[in-house]
Amino acid sequence: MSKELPSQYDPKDVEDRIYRMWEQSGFFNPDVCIRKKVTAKNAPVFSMVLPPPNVTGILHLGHAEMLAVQDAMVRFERMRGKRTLWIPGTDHAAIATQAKVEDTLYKKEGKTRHDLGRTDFLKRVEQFAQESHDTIVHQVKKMGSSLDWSREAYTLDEKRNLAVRTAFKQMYDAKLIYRGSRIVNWDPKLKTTVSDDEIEWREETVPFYYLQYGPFVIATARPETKFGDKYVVMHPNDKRYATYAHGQKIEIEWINGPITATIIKDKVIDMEFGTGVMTITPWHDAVDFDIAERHQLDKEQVIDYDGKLLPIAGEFAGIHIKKARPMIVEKLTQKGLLVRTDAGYTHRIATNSRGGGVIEPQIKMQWFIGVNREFRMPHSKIKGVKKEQLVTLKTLMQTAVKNKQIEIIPRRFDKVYFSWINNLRDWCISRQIWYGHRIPVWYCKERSKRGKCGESIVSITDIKSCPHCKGPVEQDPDTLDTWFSSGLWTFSTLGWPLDSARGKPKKGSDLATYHPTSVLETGYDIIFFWVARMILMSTCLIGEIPFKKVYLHGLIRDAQGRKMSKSLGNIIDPLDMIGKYGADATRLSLIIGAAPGNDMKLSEDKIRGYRNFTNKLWNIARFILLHAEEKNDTGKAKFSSKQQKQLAELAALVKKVTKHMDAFEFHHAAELLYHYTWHTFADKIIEETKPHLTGGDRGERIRAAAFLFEIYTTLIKLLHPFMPFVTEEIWAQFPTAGKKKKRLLMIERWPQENNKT
RNA sequence: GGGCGCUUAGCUCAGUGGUAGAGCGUCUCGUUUACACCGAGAAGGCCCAAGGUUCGAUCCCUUGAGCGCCCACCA
Repeated sequence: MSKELPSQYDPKDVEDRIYRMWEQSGFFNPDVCIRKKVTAKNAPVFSMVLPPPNVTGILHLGHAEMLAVQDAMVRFERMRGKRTLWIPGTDHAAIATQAKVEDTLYKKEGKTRHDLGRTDFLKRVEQFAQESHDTIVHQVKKMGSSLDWSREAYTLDEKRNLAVRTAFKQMYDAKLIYRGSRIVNWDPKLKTTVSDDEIEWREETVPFYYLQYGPFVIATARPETKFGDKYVVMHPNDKRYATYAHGQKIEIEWINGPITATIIKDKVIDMEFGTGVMTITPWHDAVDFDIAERHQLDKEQVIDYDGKLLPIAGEFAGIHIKKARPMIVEKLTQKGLLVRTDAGYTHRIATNSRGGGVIEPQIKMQWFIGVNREFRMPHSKIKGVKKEQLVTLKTLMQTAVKNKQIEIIPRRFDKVYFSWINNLRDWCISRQIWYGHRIPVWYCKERSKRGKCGESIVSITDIKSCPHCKGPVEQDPDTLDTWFSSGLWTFSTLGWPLDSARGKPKKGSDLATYHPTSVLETGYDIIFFWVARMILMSTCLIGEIPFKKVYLHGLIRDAQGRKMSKSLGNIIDPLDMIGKYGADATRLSLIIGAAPGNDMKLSEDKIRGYRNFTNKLWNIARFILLHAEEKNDTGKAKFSSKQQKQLAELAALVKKVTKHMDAFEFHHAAELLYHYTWHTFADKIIEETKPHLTGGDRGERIRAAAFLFEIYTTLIKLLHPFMPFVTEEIWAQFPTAGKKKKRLLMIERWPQENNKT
């Protein structure tokens, strides 16, 4: 049989076949493992969710990395006999997906979403999402990921919708979700709000204008916002302006004529900066908004939601701010209000990172999650938080990590996490786009006999009429931030809320068995978006941490060290690499050399190197199989003292590798195995053993063959989590010992450290 | 303005309180029946700088330099 094996391992021939075999075996599903007695019923649990890739396109190497690492973890734990569950899924990525479809629609058909209407447009998005989903699933399988596909979820499917509505209602009833008019990040291009975390800052050099504002000189980079400025703010301790009193009114000449300005004294003003005086535009600037709130000042909208000036701008009304700016500067110059201009002023402008435009702060009625609002925990399994205790979402998030119930690896990211929480403002969760979970709120349109009813009703199920006055209702047109549903992921995928009753998971349900999940493995770039929000949602809604450990991997960068991203267009399709070098080589190249939390540049050369290793492993197998017949008729071989010593070294290797795996040092584990396999086993042990395989007496030959077989069998098992395809294929070629029907390598037992395999 | 990371062989990067490692690349040799996607061997590094702790530091501490990232309301 061994002679039939080609001298070069061709992954193309085997990978798809092996994956089908795994899938058909059902062993990706822990229930099947228990039913077929592969796993003990009461075995320890290992569970993990796959960070759901966005259905915006194809996978990149960053995804490939997380798949390689996570699958290694999962296969390792499964081989150790744990009840192992890894849940697949995809994310609807509301804004990004909608933006992409809108873009295509406009480019290909010259239409906007409004031309199609909400229903038809959503059909397009869903179709796109479906295709994208299929591509992604195909790619995930190509990587060899041992995910339980029977439990696959989508952030926007029906079950998750129920979870979202339930979460919304629960948080609304606890007064954590509220509707309010506050300053938000408005994207005039996509016509939606976005959260603070979705903003990407871009540096821009623009002229900086110094304007005469009555007796003061104020500076601005955005003269187009200044129409509404009727407050002038300075520090209370600034001696230069000691003669002015807080609340004092002065008459000044401004862009469109004389106005009355009011003096405001506030400590946020930096006396050192510029003239130490500024005017404020509360409707279009977060800092100004805060000042206005503190002193109860008027707020006026200057720019509309399309980015055009409103009537307050007088002659400039209706003009887009981009066009209006030079015109306004021109007018200010003519009126003699422009004191001087700094040409090279760099400041940061906010853009929507989800492929949108330049952010314009606006005051809008939106839905928020109040992160500082106190509420009573209905029940809690969180260390340091008791039932009925008064908490806020911020304190919950802090407590879970502070008390080490959740451990972040590497630890330095603790700081990042805490500082994010400290600076966290209320989370704006409503979006004005169409793709996403509809906000489960209905507004009564009826005026009852006694006057307006106008109730807002939050409901888990759709409602047709107002429960108070029976009048007609209309649903809130907005959708929810994607991360609202992603935040529920660890428990919405495990059956919440159906599998829980009165705050407790039903006995024997997935929720009871697999939550909290063991580990969350993801890139450090989404700590805020996702990791923190999962902690928020899970602790708040089910009184439980979502995961015990967070393992953060670094980012894969391109050859120039740039982040790989859709917008940069420098994405490398892992499928190309798999096609050229095989999934095992691709996986190994993403694990070795990647220290936790550190970025890695990946070159094709590296992948090729590990392709060579795959081939080496294959040829070692061929060699050993050449002599396998010798081994077959042996009973217990007695190994020489040297062989025993080498087996002891192997046992030490097993121990080290296991230790590294437990410590999330996969790069160490894999590198050790690589090195041992090639430079110890192949280069030294096999070479030393060769003479004994051909020469000597029969007993010596049998012993030599058995010896190599012994080591190799162990190695194949140790390597399986990292390179599952080639090891499984080799395993299948091995002669079965005795009459036992051979099982798949993926469910073989992980080698024990103290006895020989 | 805060915080974090990085600086190790030509390139990309691991790593350790005690003569320095991997992949790729370079050079020499090798038509041995597992593998040329190979083997044997070689060259190549004041482990960013300065100070400190130590019997001993690339590793720990301090300071500095360069690069990068994240956060932050300097109009």
